[in-house]
Amino acid sequence: MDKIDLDHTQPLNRHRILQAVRLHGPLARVDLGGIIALSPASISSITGELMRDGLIREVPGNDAGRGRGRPKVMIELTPTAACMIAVKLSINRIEVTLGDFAGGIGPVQARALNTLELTSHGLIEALIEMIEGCIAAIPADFGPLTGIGLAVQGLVHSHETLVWSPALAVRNINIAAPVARHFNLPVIAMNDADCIALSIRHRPELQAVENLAVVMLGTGIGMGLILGGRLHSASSGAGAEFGHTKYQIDGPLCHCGRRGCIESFVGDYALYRDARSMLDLPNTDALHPSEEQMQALVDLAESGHPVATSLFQQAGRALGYGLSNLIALIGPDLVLITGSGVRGYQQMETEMRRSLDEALVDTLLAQTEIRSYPWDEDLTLRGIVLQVLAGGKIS
Amino acid sequence: MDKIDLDHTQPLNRHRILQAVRLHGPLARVDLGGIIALSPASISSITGELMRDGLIREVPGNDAGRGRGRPKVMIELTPTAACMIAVKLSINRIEVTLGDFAGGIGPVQARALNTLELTSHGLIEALIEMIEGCIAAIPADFGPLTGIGLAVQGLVHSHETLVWSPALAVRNINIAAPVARHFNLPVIAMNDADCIALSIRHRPELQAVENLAVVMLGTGIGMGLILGGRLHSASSGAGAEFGHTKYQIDGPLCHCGRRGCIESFVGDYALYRDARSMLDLPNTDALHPSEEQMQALVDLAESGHPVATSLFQQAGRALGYGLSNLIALIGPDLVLITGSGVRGYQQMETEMRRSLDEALVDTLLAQTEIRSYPWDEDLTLRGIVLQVLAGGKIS
DNA sequence: CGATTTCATTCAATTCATGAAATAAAAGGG
DNA sequence: CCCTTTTATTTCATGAATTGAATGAAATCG
Repeated sequence: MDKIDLDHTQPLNRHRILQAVRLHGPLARVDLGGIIALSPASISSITGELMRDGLIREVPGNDAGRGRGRPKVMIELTPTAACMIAVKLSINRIEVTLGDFAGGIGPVQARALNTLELTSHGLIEALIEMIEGCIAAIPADFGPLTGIGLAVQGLVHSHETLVWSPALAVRNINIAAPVARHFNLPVIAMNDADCIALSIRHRPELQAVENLAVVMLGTGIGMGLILGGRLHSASSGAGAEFGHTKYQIDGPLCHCGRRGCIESFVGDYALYRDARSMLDLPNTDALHPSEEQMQALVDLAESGHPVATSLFQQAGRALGYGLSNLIALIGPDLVLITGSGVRGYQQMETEMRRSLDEALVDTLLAQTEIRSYPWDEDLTLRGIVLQVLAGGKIS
Repeated sequence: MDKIDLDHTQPLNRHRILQAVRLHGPLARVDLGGIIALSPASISSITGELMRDGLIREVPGNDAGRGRGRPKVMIELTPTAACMIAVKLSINRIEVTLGDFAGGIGPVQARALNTLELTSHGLIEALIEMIEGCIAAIPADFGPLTGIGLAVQGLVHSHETLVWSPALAVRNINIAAPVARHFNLPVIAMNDADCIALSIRHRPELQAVENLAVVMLGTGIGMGLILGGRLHSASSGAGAEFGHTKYQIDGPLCHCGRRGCIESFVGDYALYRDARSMLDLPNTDALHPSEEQMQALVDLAESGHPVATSLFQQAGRALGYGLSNLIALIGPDLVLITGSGVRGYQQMETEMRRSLDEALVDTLLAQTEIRSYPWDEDLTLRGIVLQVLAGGKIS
């Protein structure tokens, strides 16, 4: 596997075929034709090239046996055809892993460090160091390294400038260019919530959803938006700051320095802060209650403790009102609630739906489905891998 | 002009060239090449066909004379190459006009009727009757009639079903299909606010704005969204109900039956209702204060009358908070405030901006420009014409 | 085993965009 | 007034990409 020609992945239909195979898993050529509206002849011709280049391969394990006629030959991406580095930067933590050509990821290497004390130079150095470690560990059977993706908390501009991040004290640093120069590879930076949204929308059953909002509950409240089938990143990289839409104009002070944000009612730190003031709970780092502390709070509510219950009800109301604004403005087909904070979703749901009924006319409400989405694994790294594979361009 | 071949307007680059000429006015072939990234040879070939088909023509009035070299030959669309009917349905009023191939419109014929009393059958009949009148009046030199566009107040689904409209008592009527059957023409229905947004974004100076929100103040508050350069219509047709996002959860009752909507602070009827309760104003049809009444209210505020002034200030605050949610969620590059209600914009602006400062962190706020946009003519009909020309598909 | 069905490939034909070269139409300079 | 320069447009041969039609391949069914 030496002469892989990844430069010619540009021609439109080659790329579309690769994306389709990546999305819809192992797939016969006929079905490919159906998906991207191309004649069998073209499919045959292009898959022929791709196979010669080693980018795709026929699946050994034939399954769709039943039925008459010549059996389908399933094709899939060769995971090792190429690889890329995926990096996740969050508060006090950098993670890095190897992404393969099929969109999968390898083992994650993590490093704890005090990100708030980093200079912009120090940040770049830390990133480069982690990436070099990951590159050194690339198994020998992998094809060329084609790019690097950076998933970061905060506002990203033009896929390269980190305008602002809660993880950093510095602002407006171009995190893509220096890394690109150092490795001589294309580098793309993206908001972490957008990565997660991309990753979720990648699931086959969600492919048809044109307008999707993924709301992430946790310490903060984030959102990723897929609009018209494409990731919506305002050209500024701002946007999707769902957590900072308003619930009560004169409400409590939020992280962001403003008042009454949804986040200051629904975020973990808000729930724990209020719980602590009313219950007898340990006074730890108020900004980042631990998973155990939060789970304990949920358990309390589930066991019927009135104070804990009412906290989640209040959060549910705030969330419902926030969603009502989202629905009135965008009218997504589907809203998925996920993030570590879904642990409390059942406790919030009733009040959330009551708020929605209260705030929205039926005609609007009926157009949008709202449900929770399990939070098993962190989808951020998977999302940035998909973005790099999609060719940097938002698609 | 008899053998116009409009069926072959589909091939991608033909269509792109026509759209580019429509957007950027009279234009030389060289410049066209620059705009849509096509070689001079291709431009020449395609414009040749289009000219032969009579869709475009060379501009007689040559202007760009100055400079060396062969002078540019400007081309423009032949307005009479084709035409379409544009219809606007609003409360108690139907308007209809002829749209030409260049995107212009002819004289508007209007008819007043009690729309709320119409059955779905009666509505269709009224529409067809108006359209027939318009068709009968098409000047002889026009090319074929290629389609019909319906701009309606309310929620439109799949470009054909009017899910709900404030103008009607009936719901869920397919207004496109029966009209299409009757005239044997493609018919497309669209929300009126979306039409206006499309129409505004059509201006040359706004072509580059990728994410644009157009907020329309008036009796009600509407919004049209251009996201990623394309009109955002939630697949449901809901969405962009900016007027019904929330300002005060327990605020006054809105038209829509819910409480605290922006519209119930900023809408004409809200301003006039509050003004009437505090000032000595005539008690007319509370739902639809007249233009004169509203202008009088603005004049009062401009002359410094404290009660009137404070009304607009309150409206400004509500508007500001509404916009802060919009910006946090979508992060548009530009927000334009327009509609008949801009007459009071100056009175609202200070408080509006104060609210924005109060509600949003600077980093977010700095990404979005907000300004007013003059409301000279009704752009709805122009918008639906553009949509029909764009081929029905949202682009 | 042959008929039928479904999947995949081959090949010639067609369409479409393009680079290079030619042509067109002006200004400027002697 | 003619020749050169400059810019715009067209012509033409070439090449790339997609496709319809025909063919081949691999299974099931009776």
